[in-house]
Amino acid sequence: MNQASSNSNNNGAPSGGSGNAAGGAGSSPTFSPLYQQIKALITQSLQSGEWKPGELIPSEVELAGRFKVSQGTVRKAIDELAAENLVMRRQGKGTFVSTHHEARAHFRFLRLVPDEGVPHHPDNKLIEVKRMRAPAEVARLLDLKSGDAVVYIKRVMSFEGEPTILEEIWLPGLLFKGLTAERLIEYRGPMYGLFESEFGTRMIRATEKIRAIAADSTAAEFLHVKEGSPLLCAERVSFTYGDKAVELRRGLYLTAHHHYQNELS
Amino acid sequence: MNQASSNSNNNGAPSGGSGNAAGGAGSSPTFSPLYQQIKALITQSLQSGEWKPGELIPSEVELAGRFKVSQGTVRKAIDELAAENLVMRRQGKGTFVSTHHEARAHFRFLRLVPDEGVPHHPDNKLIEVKRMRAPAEVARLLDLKSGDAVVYIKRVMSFEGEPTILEEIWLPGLLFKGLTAERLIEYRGPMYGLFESEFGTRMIRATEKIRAIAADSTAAEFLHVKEGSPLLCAERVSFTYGDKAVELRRGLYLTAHHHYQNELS
DNA sequence: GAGTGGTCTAGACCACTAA
DNA sequence: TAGTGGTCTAGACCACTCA
Repeated sequence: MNQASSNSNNNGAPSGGSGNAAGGAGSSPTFSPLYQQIKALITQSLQSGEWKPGELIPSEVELAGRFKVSQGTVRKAIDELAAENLVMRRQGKGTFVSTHHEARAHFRFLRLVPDEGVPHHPDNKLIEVKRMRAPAEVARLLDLKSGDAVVYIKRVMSFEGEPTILEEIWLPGLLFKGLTAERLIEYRGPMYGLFESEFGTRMIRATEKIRAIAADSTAAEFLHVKEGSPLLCAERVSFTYGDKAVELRRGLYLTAHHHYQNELS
Repeated sequence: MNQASSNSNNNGAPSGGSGNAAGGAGSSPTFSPLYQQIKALITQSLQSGEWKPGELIPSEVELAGRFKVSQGTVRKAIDELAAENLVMRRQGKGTFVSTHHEARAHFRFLRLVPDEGVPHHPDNKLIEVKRMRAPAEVARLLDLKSGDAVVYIKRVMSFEGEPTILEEIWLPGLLFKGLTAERLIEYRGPMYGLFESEFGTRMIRATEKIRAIAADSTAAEFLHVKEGSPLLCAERVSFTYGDKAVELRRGLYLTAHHHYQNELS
C-alpha cells in the first residue's frame, strides 16, 4: 500500500466491500481511497469481534504500522468511524469500541422525552414473548423469507409509573436463538445492551417511519387511554454491520406529556 | 498565527466566539484550536454576506494565504462547515455557499414522504397572512418580548391535490418587515428560498417536537377529515447563524398516505 | 515520563472541471 | 493547461491520562 513510491494508482488490492457498481458496462474498476480501504478493514475487525464493544482498539500508530500506511490515513479512517458512532475517541486514553452499555447511548434510539423536566429511564413490563413464523410484512422488512422463524416481544414502558409506550418487536429467529422471557426479565439495562452482549448483534443505525394513529382497544387498555385516542406510531428498522436489517419495532407512544424530539440539520 | 516558530500557544488572538467557560473561577483562558478560529472567521463572512448563497468562496489556497495558516488548517475548517451544510464542496470547481434554492434542499426540513412512490413537491394555498403581537408562548420560543411584532402565516399544503399539511408560521416582525401575502404568492419555490433571497435570513438548522393530537374543527375542515381524527403535530423552531431562533412553525400532518421519515444514527 | 489522540505544517500527487 | 478540491505522507508539537 505504499503510495509515494510504488505506484500511481492506489488500487493494488481493492477492498471489494460495498459494491457501488452503479450504471451499465462494468468498465469502471471500483475506486476507493486508501483511507476508505483502511476503514473497511477496521470495520471488519469490529464486526468479527476482534475488538469487542467497550474495549480499546490499537493505537493509531500501531494500526498505521500494521496496514503500512501513515498515521494520518488511519486517523481519517477512524474519524469517519467515530462520526458514525462505531468507535469513540478519548484524548490521552485511546479509541474504544462503542457500546450500548452507557447512559449516553440510552437515548440515541429512544427519542421520546418529557415535555418538562429531564429524561428518566423507563420501567419495562413484558407482555408477551414467543417464537413464531414471520408474517409477510415482517419478513419483507427484515429481509427474511415469509414463514421464517422470528422472536416476537410485546412490552409496555412506563415513565414515573405512567404507561407511555406499547411496543412490539420482531427479531430474526436465527440470530436470537436463546432469547427467552427469562433472559429479558433478568437482564437489567437497555435491550440493545443485551443484544450486544449476549447475542453479538450490535445495532448501528435505524430508520423510523412516524405516523399518528387512533388507539385500538388493545393499545387503549395498555396505555390507559380511550379507544380512538391519538397515538404516535413509530415503525423502526434497525441495522447492524453491512446495513443488514436485524430488528423491526413498532412503538405506540402516548404523547400527552412527552414528545418525540428531533434535530434537523 | 504562525504556529511552528513564534509561539508554543496558539492563542495569540482568540476568536472570542462561543464561550465555553464552564465551571468556576475563570482562570482557564478560552482555548480553541486554530482551525476553529478560522472556521469562525469564515462563518462571519458567510453571515455578513461577503459571500452570498450559491456563490463560490475563495479557494483553500487563497484563504490559507489570507489567514496566514496552512491549507490543511483551512481544509479542516471547511470540512466542518460542509458537514454542517453551510457550504458545499465540488471537486474541480470550488466551495459554494449553500442555498435553499435547490431541489435537494427542499426535503431537508420537510420530512413528510408518501408511503408509496417518490416524493413530490407540494402545492401551497395561503389561508392567512397578518402582522400581530407575539403571544407569550411564541415570544418565548423566538426569544422575543411578549407583545413584539410577528408575522403570522397560515397555509395548507397539498400533495397531488390532497390537502395534507395545515401549517402555522410565526416570524420575528423586525427581520421580515416587507413580508406580505403578495410576496408569498408571487414567489415560486420553497419558502426558505424566499427568506434567504429577499430577507437575508438563512435557516441553518432546526429542532422539532412531534406529537399525535386529535383534529379540532379547523384542522378537520382544512384537511378534509373528521373532527377528532389523529394528526401528527410537528412544532419546529428554526435557527440561523449564531443559533438565533428566527422561525416558529406548527404543522399538522395528515398521515393516512404519508409518514414522517427519520434516520437514527 | 511514556503513550495516546489532537492540531498544524509543508509538500507531493491525483481526479475533476473548464477555458 | 491551469486551477480546484481530494488524498497521502512525514514530522513536529500540544493536551490529556495514567502509572
